[in-house]
Amino acid sequence: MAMNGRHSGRPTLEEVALRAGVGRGTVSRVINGSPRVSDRAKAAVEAAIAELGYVPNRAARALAGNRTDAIALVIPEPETRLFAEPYFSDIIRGIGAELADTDMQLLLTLIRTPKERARFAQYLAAHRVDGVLLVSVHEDDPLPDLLEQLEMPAVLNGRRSDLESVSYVDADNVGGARAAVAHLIARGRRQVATITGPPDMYVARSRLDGYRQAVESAAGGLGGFDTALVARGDFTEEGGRRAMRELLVRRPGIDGVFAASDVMAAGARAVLREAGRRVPEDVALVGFEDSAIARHMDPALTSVRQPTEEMGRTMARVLLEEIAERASVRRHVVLATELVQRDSV
Amino acid sequence: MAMNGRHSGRPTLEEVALRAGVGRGTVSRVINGSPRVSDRAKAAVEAAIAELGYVPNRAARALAGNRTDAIALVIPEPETRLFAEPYFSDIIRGIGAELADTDMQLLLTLIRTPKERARFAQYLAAHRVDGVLLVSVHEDDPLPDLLEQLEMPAVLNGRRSDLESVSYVDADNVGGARAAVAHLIARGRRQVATITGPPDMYVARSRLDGYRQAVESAAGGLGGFDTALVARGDFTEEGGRRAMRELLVRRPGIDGVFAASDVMAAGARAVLREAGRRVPEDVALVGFEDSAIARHMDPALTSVRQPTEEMGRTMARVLLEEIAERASVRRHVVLATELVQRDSV
DNA sequence: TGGCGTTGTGGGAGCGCTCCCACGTAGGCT
DNA sequence: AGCCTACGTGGGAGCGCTCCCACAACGCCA
Repeated sequence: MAMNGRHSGRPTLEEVALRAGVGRGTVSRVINGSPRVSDRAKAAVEAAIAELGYVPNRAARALAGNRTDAIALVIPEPETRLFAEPYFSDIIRGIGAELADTDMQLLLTLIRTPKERARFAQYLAAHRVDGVLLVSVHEDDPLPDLLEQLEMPAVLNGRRSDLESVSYVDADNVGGARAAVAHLIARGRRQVATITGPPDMYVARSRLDGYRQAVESAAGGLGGFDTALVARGDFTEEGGRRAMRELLVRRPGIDGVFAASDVMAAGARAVLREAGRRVPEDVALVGFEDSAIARHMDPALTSVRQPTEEMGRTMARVLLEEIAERASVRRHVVLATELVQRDSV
Repeated sequence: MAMNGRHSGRPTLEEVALRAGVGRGTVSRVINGSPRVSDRAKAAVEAAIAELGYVPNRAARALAGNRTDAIALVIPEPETRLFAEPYFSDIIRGIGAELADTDMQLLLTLIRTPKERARFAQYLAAHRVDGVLLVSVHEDDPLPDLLEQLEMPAVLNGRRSDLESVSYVDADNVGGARAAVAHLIARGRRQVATITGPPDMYVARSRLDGYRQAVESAAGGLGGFDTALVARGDFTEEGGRRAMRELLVRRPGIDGVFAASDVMAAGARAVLREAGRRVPEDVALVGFEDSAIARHMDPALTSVRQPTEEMGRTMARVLLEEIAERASVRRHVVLATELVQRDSV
């Protein structure tokens, strides 16, 4: 265990090679799982690695191999607040689980200003990561296009539009919304309204589509799709309040509401209480997301659950695949949602 | 712009040097802000960097400089669920803000199994990060000691005990609890109970200390500290329920409860409702954390707010300082908490 | 005028890997 | 027997930086 000169203490590849009585190349091949190594050499190298407690130097690897073994998880700062929801931690947990037995590192990148966005673009151009995971992408976000242009592997959580070109993993928003509204109708609700998200978000439009489909396919008595029953929210609680007030004015006879998010449902619930409407007796309510709020509302909110952790896992898996293969085949994955029945309907 | 051979396309230090008409060393000095550079050379280099769009290669830097420019944020997996609270995202936001104009990278490391813990230890030993940020540390966690032993800069969120040796940033749990209970007493409550966290967590003990201090320093009529008014919870909703039931049995005359977390307060609130006690008329309730749950409870829960984002910022700042200076001076920072009054008391 | 420091500078020598070329050596074919 | 193809292997040549030594150029002092 001679520790000569300016040596940092950690064993190097070369030292492993020496100990195993083989060349540097052979050790490298063993580490990287190359098949062109004899069993004898492989065993010797593995023994030497274990004895020395050798851990490859990431930086050297990255420099020589022109890769980084790191992927970035990009979160637009304005969204982080929304992500106080279990949603965010579930996604991260899923990603972490998928990455666990890889030796990929997960870099967390918060982007709050255009300046930081530009800086991150530089990062990308300098190839400081092998791939990028993007959550909460808006339609006008230039980042996905930049990524595509740089031929940087990337996976979005959600999509910007029906024509999304970059790989994505999304939940079945249309199906979830349809199920929620169908449930409301099945329970005998006749005037079912919806509180939507901002129309420039694909996810909001999808949930509205689901609502529309359910309403239109419901047999007689409902009178089909009625725009007066659609109020626009913005995924915030206050937005939910405003929308609910509007709806109450426009259609006082409302007996069911599908809110495109639990937070908006919470806002709507508060307004309903103020207006003296009972939930679910007078007005039934369904949310979307199955967040903690849903469970803690009074009455507990029926909501549409997304397979959040699974989405995280899938995103990571898809990204790793895309990194592994050179050709850039786009993958589009849509995972099923599920209605969680509680007491609000 | 000759692009010879296997060149990756990105300009290198050498190319910048060539363009600026200086040597490699000078460019390096400019980039690293060394003062021993003439203004003329500096200007030339900066121009060349701008023209070429040069971005230093991180891996090469790390390899040559024997550092990584990265810090790890370590989150024990069992905790991630708790961190669905704004707490987690606020901490992250704070860290991100502080790191924004550094070129430190933030690595997210989830640890779920002992195996992964061992692996992370290897990481550390291999010096793949310059420093470590630890959240939600338990008393029996061996990681902080390992970090200390490796002389790896580290900052904990919270502390393991009064004698914590590693640097930490914590909220004033004692003060917050004291304020909460004092408030309860000031509102005329005579029998104020508390639901604690697990006694093997320092944070739980601190909040209990605050409770005790407030009770003991309250003038006559309360009869001082009464162990029958202390029920043990575990920071879960179910634990809050159990504790509340116990309390109701032991001291039916209870008119105030300080729960050491909002989640437990939610559990307690449910039990109180079942028992036909009104909040706050019959029993006043205060939580801790000021989470989303607090705002959404009915009635909205008065709670103790921690300066979460500020804690994140401080953690990052302290860690950067510790990395910058070679000597390992431990820093212990305690940030003030604040009582947020709502409707439950 | 000579010696000394001080300032700015160039560039060699690594950092610890991967890539790849070249070299045995052993087996299969004609 | 001779040749060709594998296979397994060693090690040179980088990857793009930082560190540091050496050296020029310019004062300043005695």
